[in-house]
Amino acid sequence: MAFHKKEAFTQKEQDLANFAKAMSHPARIAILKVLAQRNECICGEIVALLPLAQSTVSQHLKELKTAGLVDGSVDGPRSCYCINWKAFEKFNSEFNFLFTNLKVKNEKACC
Amino acid sequence: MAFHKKEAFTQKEQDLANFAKAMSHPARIAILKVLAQRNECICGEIVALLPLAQSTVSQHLKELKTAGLVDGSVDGPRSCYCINWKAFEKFNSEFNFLFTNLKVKNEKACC
DNA sequence: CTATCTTATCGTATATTTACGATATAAGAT
DNA sequence: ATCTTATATCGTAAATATACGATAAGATAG
Repeated sequence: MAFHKKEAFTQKEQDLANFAKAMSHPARIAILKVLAQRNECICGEIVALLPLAQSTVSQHLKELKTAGLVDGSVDGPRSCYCINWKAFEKFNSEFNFLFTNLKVKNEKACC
Repeated sequence: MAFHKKEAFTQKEQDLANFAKAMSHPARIAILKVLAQRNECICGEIVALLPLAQSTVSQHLKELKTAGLVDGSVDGPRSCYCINWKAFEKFNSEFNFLFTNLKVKNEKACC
């Protein structure tokens, strides 16, 4: 009954899993969409657009920030968030590397 | 104190989130890697390769199957799993659509 | 300084995930 | 028919995630 056995896997596997986990909730997908579409990455607007309480949105933003997918900066009394495209690109390419390459090898060598 | 508010989001957002959730654990990433690398998608071998109990691996495989990322077929006393490349490709392209396109628009129009 | 507005954090309830051992199931071997 | 062998499922404990209201913290306005 030991839990959280994630350390037993490689760092890359953990990194990819963390990336996926950050995107594993529709609210966070929606937040990323908003951030990507707007020129100004305002925080309060996200709350207004989502069917969630302000504290919940704040929590989701924190998770995205912790995962490195989003950067945040303070602008007076409000907070400004934006997508960290560099990190996103890195994850996306690792993701593609992991599968697209392997796919070519043996797409149909299966049961 | 209502939970599980995921239905409040679009179907696409939920689909992408489910896809991400399926990949949000390093064990499942590792399983997918094994499935992608081997010509034969044997089940017992996965158990031997992972630092997890057989029942736990079986549970992870079930989640991957439920998410549609993996297909399973019975082969006598053993089970055979393989990656559902079609589903995977679909998710990957939706994923790329969501971000790569938007990225071009406003990569640096941020705080 | 006080009021207000914006966001973050705390506390908390419930749901879900993760993990294991034990057991069931189903096929092949003896 | 019985014994392995392989896998799935059940039961269960602990960790983590989700959500909200309440409250704190920090900045600007008056």
